Amino acid sequence: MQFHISKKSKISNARLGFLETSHGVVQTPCLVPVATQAVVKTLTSEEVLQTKSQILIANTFHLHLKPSVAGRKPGQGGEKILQKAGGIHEFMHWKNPIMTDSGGFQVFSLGFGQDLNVGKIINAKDRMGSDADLKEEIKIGAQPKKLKIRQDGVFFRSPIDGRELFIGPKESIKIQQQIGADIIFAFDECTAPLASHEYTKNSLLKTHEWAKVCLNVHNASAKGSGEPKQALYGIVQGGRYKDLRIESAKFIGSLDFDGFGIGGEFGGDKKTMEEMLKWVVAELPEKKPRHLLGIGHLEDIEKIIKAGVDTFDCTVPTHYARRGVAFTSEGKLNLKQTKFLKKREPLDKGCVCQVCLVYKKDYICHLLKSGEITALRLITFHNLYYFNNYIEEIREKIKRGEI
RNA sequence: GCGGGCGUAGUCCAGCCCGGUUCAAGACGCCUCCCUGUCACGGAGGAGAUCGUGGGUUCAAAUCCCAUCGCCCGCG
Repeated sequence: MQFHISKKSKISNARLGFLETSHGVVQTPCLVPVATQAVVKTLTSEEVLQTKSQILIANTFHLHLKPSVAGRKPGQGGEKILQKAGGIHEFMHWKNPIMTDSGGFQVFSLGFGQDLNVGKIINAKDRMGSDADLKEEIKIGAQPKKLKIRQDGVFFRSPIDGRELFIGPKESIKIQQQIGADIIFAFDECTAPLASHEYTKNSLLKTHEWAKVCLNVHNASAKGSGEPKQALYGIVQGGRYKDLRIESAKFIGSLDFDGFGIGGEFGGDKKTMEEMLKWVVAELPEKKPRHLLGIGHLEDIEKIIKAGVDTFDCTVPTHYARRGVAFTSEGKLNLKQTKFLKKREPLDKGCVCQVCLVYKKDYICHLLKSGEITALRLITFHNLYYFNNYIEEIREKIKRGEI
């Protein structure tokens, strides 16, 4: 993979570039729609292509568990099936670039995230907690209920059948090699927003050790094979602690990765996120691509691009779609609201996506209220197009020197 | 005509047999909000019935009694 920067903004850290992979070129900055289980939920790969999506991100942990064959032996996870199918591109019939997340987020989402019932971002109020004891800080040495985080990796419990499975840096990279995405990520621990400074620092050291192991495994196996080399991104952690963010960015940035992911939380409010992104980006090598993991509400996008982010994945457009929420120039619309039954107009007046050209709010509202899955498909399609189009306009603005 | 059953929020229905600190529960629907490296059919709140109608017993009735209206099932 090669990354080229075609223009750098003079008024922000934004930059225009393109990622060249063996499956095509990605114009950056861009959104990476989430295809956890080798599918953008509700859409076919052909439809996803029509939403102006350029690159997708699938998930190592989920694809390791599924596809699964009953009675399989340890080490024969879903990646084997993908490999036999000719890799994930063939498997899901998406001929364009793909990333895989390492499973590091599942250390959080299936661990403290589940225990404390929090997402990776919480606002100041929730951090304080209405129930003081519910929102306690995670102290050093604490372990999530369902998994064991060790020096060399993590013992998970399969959310599907409860069986124990171990994934560490070595395992994650091997699985990702078999899945065969163009860009893969180092295995990390995404820390919870409630993690204390001490816990986060300790976790960081582990994530840094894992980063080195990932690089070694990656480099060792790349030598022999004639296949196009995958790009490997390291991941910066450090939670909402500025000193740890800088320490992590310096360390991960010094390693020979092809690009860098920025993970975890950045403090509850959007301004803090912007600030911290600047600190991290300042420490990362200028010429390598930066991927912000799991961020991308519409209102965040311009900010993170201005902070110097090249790519970012986010479930928001697709996840909200499945809750009946469409993103439009009027803001978020909850299409389940009965008032939309009276609106004979497209989701967004200015949108020229295939959904908006044909379907109207009243019909989509009816489908939602009737529990018809086509509603979720239509909104997913529109949201992805709307986001991708929005970001395309930002690229144009960068080109014109407006951002 | 006789015998039996039922009548509680928009809908379905719990409570009635052992009447009062549950004058009303739940589900669906409705309304509002929440979802940021994803879990379509999820989470958190909220509005909404004075218990068919009239009368009686009682300190107190959705809960007991009488009448009446409506619906349903048997038998004629």
